[in-house]
Amino acid sequence: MSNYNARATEAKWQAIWDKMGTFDVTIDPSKPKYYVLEMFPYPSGRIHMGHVRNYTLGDLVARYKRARGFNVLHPMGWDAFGLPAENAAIANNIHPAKWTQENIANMRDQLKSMGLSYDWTRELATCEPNYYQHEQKMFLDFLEAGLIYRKESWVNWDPVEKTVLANEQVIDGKGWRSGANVEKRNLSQWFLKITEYADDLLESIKDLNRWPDRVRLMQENWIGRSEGAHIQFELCGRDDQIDVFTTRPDTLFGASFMAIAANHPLASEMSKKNAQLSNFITDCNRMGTSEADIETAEKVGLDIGIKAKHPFNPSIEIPVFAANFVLMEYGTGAIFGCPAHDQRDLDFARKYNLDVIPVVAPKGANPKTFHIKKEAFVEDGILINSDFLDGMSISEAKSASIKKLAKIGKGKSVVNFRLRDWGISRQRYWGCPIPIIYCDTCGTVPVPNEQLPVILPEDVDFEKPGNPLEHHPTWKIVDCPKCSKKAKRETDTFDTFFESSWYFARFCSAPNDQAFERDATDYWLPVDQYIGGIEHAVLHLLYSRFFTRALKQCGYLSHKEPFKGLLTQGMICHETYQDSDGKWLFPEEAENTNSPVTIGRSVKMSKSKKNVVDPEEIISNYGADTARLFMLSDSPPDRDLDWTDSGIDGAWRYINRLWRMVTEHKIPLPEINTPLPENLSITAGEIHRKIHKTIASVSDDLDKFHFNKAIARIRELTNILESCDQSEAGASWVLRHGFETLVCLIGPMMPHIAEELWQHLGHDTILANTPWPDVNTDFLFENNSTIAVQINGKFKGTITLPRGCKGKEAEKAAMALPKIAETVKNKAVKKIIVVPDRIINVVI
RNA sequence: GCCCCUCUGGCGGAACUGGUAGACGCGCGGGAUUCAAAAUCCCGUUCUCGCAAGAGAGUGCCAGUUCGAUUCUGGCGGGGGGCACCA
Repeated sequence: MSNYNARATEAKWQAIWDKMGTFDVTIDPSKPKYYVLEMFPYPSGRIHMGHVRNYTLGDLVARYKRARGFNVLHPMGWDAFGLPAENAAIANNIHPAKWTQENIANMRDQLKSMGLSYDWTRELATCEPNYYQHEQKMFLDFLEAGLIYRKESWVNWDPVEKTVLANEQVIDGKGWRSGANVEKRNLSQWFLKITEYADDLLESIKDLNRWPDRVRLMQENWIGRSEGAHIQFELCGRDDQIDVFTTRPDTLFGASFMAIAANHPLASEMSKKNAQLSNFITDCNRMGTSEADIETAEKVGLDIGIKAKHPFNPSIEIPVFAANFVLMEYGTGAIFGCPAHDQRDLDFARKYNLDVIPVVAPKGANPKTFHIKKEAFVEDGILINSDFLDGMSISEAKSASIKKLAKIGKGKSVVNFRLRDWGISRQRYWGCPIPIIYCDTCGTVPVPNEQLPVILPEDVDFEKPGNPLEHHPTWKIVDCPKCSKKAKRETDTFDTFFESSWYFARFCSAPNDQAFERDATDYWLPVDQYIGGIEHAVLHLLYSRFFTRALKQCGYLSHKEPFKGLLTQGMICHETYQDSDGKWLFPEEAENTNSPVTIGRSVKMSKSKKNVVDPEEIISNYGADTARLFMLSDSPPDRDLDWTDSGIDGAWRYINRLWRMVTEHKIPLPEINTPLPENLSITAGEIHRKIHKTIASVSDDLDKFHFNKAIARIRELTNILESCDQSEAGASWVLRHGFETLVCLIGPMMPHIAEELWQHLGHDTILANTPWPDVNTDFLFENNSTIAVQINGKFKGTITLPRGCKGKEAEKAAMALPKIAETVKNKAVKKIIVVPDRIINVVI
C-alpha cells in the first residue's frame, strides 16, 4: 500500500502545464467565450486562507467551463497601490515599489503552488506605469465629458492616515483601515459624478440576475432613491429663498419651523453678525461623526432670526433654525419641520415650544378632536386642516400639493439619492498621480496628452509626515502647458478603487499605447463569472459598474455592466484561543502549552486574534489538492467555512483512498475505448447506471455552484466503485469506465492527482484539455421505482412498482403491503392518493 | 429605528417545482489487522423506550392551509447582516 506523493506529483504537473502554456488563451470567435475572474489580491506578502478559497472556487469554474468547450479567459494580477506599502516604507525603511515587487514575487510563487489555471502571460500590477498611465488618460477624458469636477468640500479626514476617506470608507465614524475617529475638514477635492448614473445604476440592478439578491439589495439601499419635492420658501424682508427637499409635500400645512444645516450658506451669512450663531456653528462642526456621538448628541437648534413665508399662504410666517441634525450633504441641506407627523420634528418642536398642527388623521377620526401628544402620527390617513388638500389620502395630497407648487412656481417633484459623488483625491504617495497642473495665471490645467504619463518619482522621503509628493524638492514644479510660467503639479493621487475599476478590461489585452484593444474587450467582456468577498458589495462593485458606464460614454467600451455573474464567497473561520491573561494564542501555541487555554467560538480568521492557519504550511504538508478539496467539501461557497484539522485530514484520506483504488485494483482493466460489453452482470449494470447518474448530477451541481453537493456525489461513486465485486461479469470494464469518469469529474477540483491518474490509466493526453464526460441518458432510465406508502401521511413502508404504474394497480400493490393491510383491516378507506413513482397515501 | 437573511443529529451540511427527513463528510462507539502503535479496513451512530423484532417522537416555538409541510401562510422567539440625525 503506497501513499500518494502529493509534493512531487503537483510540482510535475505544474511544470508541464506551464511549459505547454496549457492555459494561455487567444481570441477565437469560433468558440463560445467564458471569462472567469477572481478579485485580484492586494500584495500583502503572503496568501491567506481567504485567497485559497477564492482562487479554488475560480479555478474550479474555469477548468469546468474549459472542459465544457468554452474558450476560457482566467487571468490574475495585483492590486498594487495602497497604504500598507507606505506604512512598510516608514516602518522598515524600504521603498514601496521594492516592497510591493518582493511581495508580488512571493505571492506569485504561492499561487503557482496551488496549481491554478491562470494565463500568466496576462499578469499585471496596477503600480506599474504601463498600467496606471492609461487611467490618467481616462481621467482627462472623463473631465472633458463632464464626469469629473473639483470642489471645496467637507471631507472625512483620517488623522492617522492623513488622508481623505470616501463615505464608504468610514465605518461607524472610524476610518476603515486605521480605526481612528474621522474628523471633518474642508478641502479642495476631485470628484467623479457617480450620481449622474444613479438612476441607471439602480434600474440595471434588476437585470443582474446572476448576482446574489443580498448584494443587489445592498446596492439599492446604498443608492437610496427617494421621491419627493423641492419647495421654495421665500424669506421675509429678503430677496432670496430657502430650497428644501421633502418626501412629504402633503404635510406642508403642518409646517411650523424650517431647519437648515449648520454649514448652509445662509447660516454662515447670518453668523457674521450673530456671535451666538457663530458659536453654534463651530460647535456643530466640532461634533464627531461617530455612531456614539450621533446617538448621544441632543437635537439642538438656534433661531437665526429670519422668517420664511408659507408657499401656499404668505401670511403664515415660519421661524428658521440652524440645526445640528440637518445634513448639508443630503437633499438641499434644508428642511421644513412638520412636528405632527415626524417624531424627530415633534421632539424639536416640544423643546422650542413650536406649534404642532395635525394635518393627517386616521380614517374615521374626528378632525376637531384629533391631537398629537407624545407620538407623531406617521401612518396613512386623511388630510385635515389643509385647505384644498382636506379629505384627500396622503398620496392624493402629495400630487395635488406638487401640482399647485408647480403652478405657482414654488416647487416641483424631484428624485433624490442617498448616493454621493465619488471623491477620488488621496493625499498619499503610493498611488496614481492625478494629471493636473495648477497655474496662477491659467488656473486648473489638464496635463496635455503628449506630456502623459505623469510618472511617480522614485526618490522620495518618508521621514516627514504627510504626502511625500508634497515635499519632494522638484517633482511638483513644472511649466504651465498653456502659458509656460512656473506652475505646480497636483500632488494628490487617485483612490485605489480607481485602479480596480477597470483592471478586468486590461486583462483582455494590454497594449502599450492604449488601455486595451476594443476588439479584445468586445470579445471577452463582460466578465461571465466574478468571484470574491461580500465586503466589496457596495464599494468596488458599485464603482466598477459606474466606471464601465463612464468608459462606454467616452467611447472606450461597448458594455455598461462589467460583471454578468457574481459569486460572493463566505469567510474562513477558526476557533480562537486565549491564555489565562486573555492574550491571543496561535493554534499551534494553544496545542503545545501546559497552561490553561480558553477556547472561543469560531470567528473569521484574523491576524489580530491569531486564529489563522498558513496555507503554505498546509500545501507543503498535504498538497494543494487536499487544501482545495477541503475548501469545496463542507459548506456551500457563499457560506462561512469552519477550518478544522480533522476536515483537512478527511480530505487527505480521500485523496489517498482514490489513489489506491485506481492504482491498486486486483483485476487488469481493458484497453482504453473498449466498447460496452453485452454480458454485464446486474450489479455491474447498476454501477454503470450510477456512473452516468453521477455525471448528470455533478454537472448540474457545478452549473449551480453547489460544489459541496458535487463532492458528495463523487464520494458516493467512489464508495460504490471501491466495494465493487471484481469477480462480476463486466466488472473490469465498469471499473475502467468508473475510474475514468471519476478522474474527469475531479479534474477541476483536484487537478494534479487527476492528471496523474489520467496518465496512470494509460492516456497520453492532458486531462485539462479533455472534454467533460457525456451523460448517456439511456443508462439513466430505470424500469422500476421504489415508492413510499403512507397511512394518513405517515410513512409505513416501500413497494417496488414498474415505472409509471398508477391507478388501481398501484393502489392494489400498496394495500397488499402487510403493514398496510393490517392497519387498515377493520377501517373504511376514505381515499387513496397515488403520485406515480413517488408516493401512495392511504387515507382512513 | 428601517430593510434583509437565517434557524434541520454531537458538528458542517443534504432533501428536485409540497411527496421515504438526515445524502456526503467530520466526530464518536465497537470490531478486524498488529508484539504494540500509526495507517488501513469492517460494523454502528436523530432522539426516547426495548436484548431484539419493533413502537413512539422529531426540521426554533405556536397556529393555519393540505391526503401529506423542513418546504406554503400568519404570529412569536433566537442568531447574523446591511443602512441610519436621510428630511
